[in-house]
Amino acid sequence: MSDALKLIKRGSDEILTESDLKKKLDSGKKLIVKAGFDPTAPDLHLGHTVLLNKLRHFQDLGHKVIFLIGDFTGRIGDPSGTNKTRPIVDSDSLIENAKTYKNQVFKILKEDLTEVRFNSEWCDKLGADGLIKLASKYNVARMLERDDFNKRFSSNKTIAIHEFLYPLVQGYDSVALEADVECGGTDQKFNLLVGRELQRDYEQEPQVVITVPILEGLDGVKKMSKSLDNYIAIDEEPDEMFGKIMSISDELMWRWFELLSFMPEEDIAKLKDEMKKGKNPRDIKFILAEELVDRFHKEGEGKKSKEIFLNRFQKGNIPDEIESVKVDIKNDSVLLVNLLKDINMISSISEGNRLITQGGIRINSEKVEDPKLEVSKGSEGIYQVGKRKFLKIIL
RNA sequence: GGAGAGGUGGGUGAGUGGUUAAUACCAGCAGACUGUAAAUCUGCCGCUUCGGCUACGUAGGUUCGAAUCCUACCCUCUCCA
Repeated sequence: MSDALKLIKRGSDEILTESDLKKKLDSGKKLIVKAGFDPTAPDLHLGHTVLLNKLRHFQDLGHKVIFLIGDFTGRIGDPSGTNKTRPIVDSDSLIENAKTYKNQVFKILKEDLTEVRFNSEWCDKLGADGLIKLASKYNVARMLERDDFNKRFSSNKTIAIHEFLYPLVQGYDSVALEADVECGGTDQKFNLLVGRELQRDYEQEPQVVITVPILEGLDGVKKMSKSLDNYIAIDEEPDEMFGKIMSISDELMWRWFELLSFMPEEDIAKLKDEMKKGKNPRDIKFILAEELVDRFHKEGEGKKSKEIFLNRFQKGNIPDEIESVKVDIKNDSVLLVNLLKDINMISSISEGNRLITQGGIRINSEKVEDPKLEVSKGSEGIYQVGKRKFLKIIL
């Protein structure tokens, strides 16, 4: 097997078809590799990076990546949400989102080998005529082969007609771009394959479809996504990122190693072995957390975060650097809970009272016992809510 | 067009006139413990000036009292045409 093929295969779920890929890689042509992204969620997270890493592999081989923002597709609606109409993204925020994407995505992709495009560019021109023509190229029976449509159909759940357009348009994107390869999550397999069919119809060489596994989120069960709030954004603060990685279960850790780490597979196997022999899984998780923090921040940030983590959670110390705010109050003193609510350290007074009875609020490391405690003007102190929220408040 | 089922707290989902701010599970939060913000255990989990106030699709009504009964409307689903 060629090194190129080996690189592409690592971490991929399926390659359709491998022989096509081999042919394309061997052709010596600079390939066009396409991947689609949602226009509404500019916050890239670790889950996206599984795919981005794959794209990067192609770039390392000298191929061109098209980072396609599906602004048109976003407009037709989301096949996976049954009755939530997707907010229409106006062109202003679209440009904003694209900018955010760019800032984040080049932490992984090479700028000179990446082109950012919007599919409205060619879809808008399609018009009703074009859409009808496009729609005629596929049929309902084949659409229903798609797993989630199939499930919804057989359990009598709604499938709106326009949802059928989604895969078609996505496939048409491949035609418009003359894509050689399209990468996506395993849940995209069907859509990606439609691209192949359509390209054939338009007398193009069908793209190779590469699917990558879907990364489970912090809960370890559901896929990582912003809406489930089980994600780690790639531009998250180093400490925050480190901590969140440490919070995943020991079991999930291996999955993340597999999908996110660049460590050679043999080394990962070795770590597994060490854990079996009694090594503390925490220390292995440290390795993962350090690698990832380093990747998305500066080299060395991982190590720093680790020290902060150890200091704070193992020794129970207060962090070295704490943000401070100055709060003006009208009277000579305020009720603690009111103060905390005003600066959004807690979301309601009830929550504050609850936290106090549970011993979750501290001032200067001293547990607050009295829910009616007042703090007076001119004082300053380090306020702590739970284990993670710290703020220096000057009154 | 006709017949029927249903809409409950972040999610799933009980409850069919009165200790029901509403069972249970999940998520979330806090505490304990630890080997980590793993696991496990315990507690909490609408808001509040602690008098109350607002909540079970929406708007009315019946009643001493309703998520529970009635009326209208909106929405979802099923079957028939």
